[in-house]
Amino acid sequence: MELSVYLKEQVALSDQFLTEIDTAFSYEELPKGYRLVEPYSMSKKLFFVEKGLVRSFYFKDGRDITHHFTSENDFLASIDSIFFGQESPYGCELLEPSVVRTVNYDVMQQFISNSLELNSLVQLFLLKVTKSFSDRLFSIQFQTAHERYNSMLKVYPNIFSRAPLGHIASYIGITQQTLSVIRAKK
Amino acid sequence: MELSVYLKEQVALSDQFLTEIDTAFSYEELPKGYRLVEPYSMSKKLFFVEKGLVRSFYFKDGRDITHHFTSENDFLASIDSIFFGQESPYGCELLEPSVVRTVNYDVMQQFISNSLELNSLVQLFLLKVTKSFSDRLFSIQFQTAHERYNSMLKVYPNIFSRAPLGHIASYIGITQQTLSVIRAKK
DNA sequence: CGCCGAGTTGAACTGAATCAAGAAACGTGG
DNA sequence: CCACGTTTCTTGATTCAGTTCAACTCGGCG
Repeated sequence: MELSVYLKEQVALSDQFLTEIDTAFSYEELPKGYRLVEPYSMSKKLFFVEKGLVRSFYFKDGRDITHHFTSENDFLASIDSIFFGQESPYGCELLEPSVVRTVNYDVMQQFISNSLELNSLVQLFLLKVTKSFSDRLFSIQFQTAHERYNSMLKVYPNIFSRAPLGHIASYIGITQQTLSVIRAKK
Repeated sequence: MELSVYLKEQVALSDQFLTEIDTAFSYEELPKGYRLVEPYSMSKKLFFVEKGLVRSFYFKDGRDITHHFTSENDFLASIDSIFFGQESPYGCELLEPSVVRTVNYDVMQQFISNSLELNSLVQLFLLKVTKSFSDRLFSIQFQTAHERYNSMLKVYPNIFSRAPLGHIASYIGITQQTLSVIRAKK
């Protein structure tokens, strides 16, 4: 979905303002494997995924761990960099050829700091992030690997055809071997 | 710390506006065990803990699980109720006699929707919540029970003299027995 | 005194990790 | 279109951290 269409759905903005925002974002069609953000770097960019699939990840004891999947019609940004002004361990890469809209958050901040509507959009974004963390915490704390696998299927029904098993396994907090076993017996 | 002092530290507001906000909050000294919010209810109240310790909790398979500890100088609210307008499984109770300031969020919303400064305060609150969830997810996913115990000691140095063992155990995602064993050997 | 909730300790059990090895799928160049 | 190397996926044996269940200790209080 196009950014402008998405914004129109989410928040009430004048057409003129909407266009202004829309043109502030660049438009790029990028190949599979492309790195939007390098791990352990500072990136104040705000991304909107119009098409495709993005994975954010980090390294823990040399292992590559999936932190989040971002698919169509969602924003993506480094909270550490933008809100806390510090380097972020999370990198972002495309798992599919994708269409990505990008803007520097400083530019966006100009718009936001003059608009209560955009402020509520930021709030909404943060609430979604919070909710997603909260759900995953619950999931890791109380669900078995098998239950988490089922939850994953519900939230991302076709993820298994879009991302390699190892990336999915680390996202739900298990090893690739365990995920393979779980998937087999069902 | 008093609410008004805290607010002054966090965000730039005129003295008049500050007073207006401050008087909107009630002031209550409440006894240990007092329930600020019942589990599985809807509460649009925003609390600020000036003194004492609050525990939010929920039930999972009949067990009482600690969701969060809120101590001095922090806000507390039901995200489910306020932002998603739905009943929340989380209840809140006082672990110590506490001083609590309370306001209905609808009233607060009046202030917020006219103030970009307060909007940024809401953002800050949500960011802190997000960060705390993110840290705990990492903790549960990668740290052993023993490491989580150590982290707990760092974040809440005196929690063991303020809250019963079982409440702390469920917060860090282990059983009371395991926590007891961990604490013994060190 | 004796009860009661909170904390401790120990034995048996278990879900998932680790280690290791092989099978399948994938893509790139000849 | 096939051959070869690389990545991805599967399967099995072993190990371990933490749970469960159950009994026991301790301090406070009616």
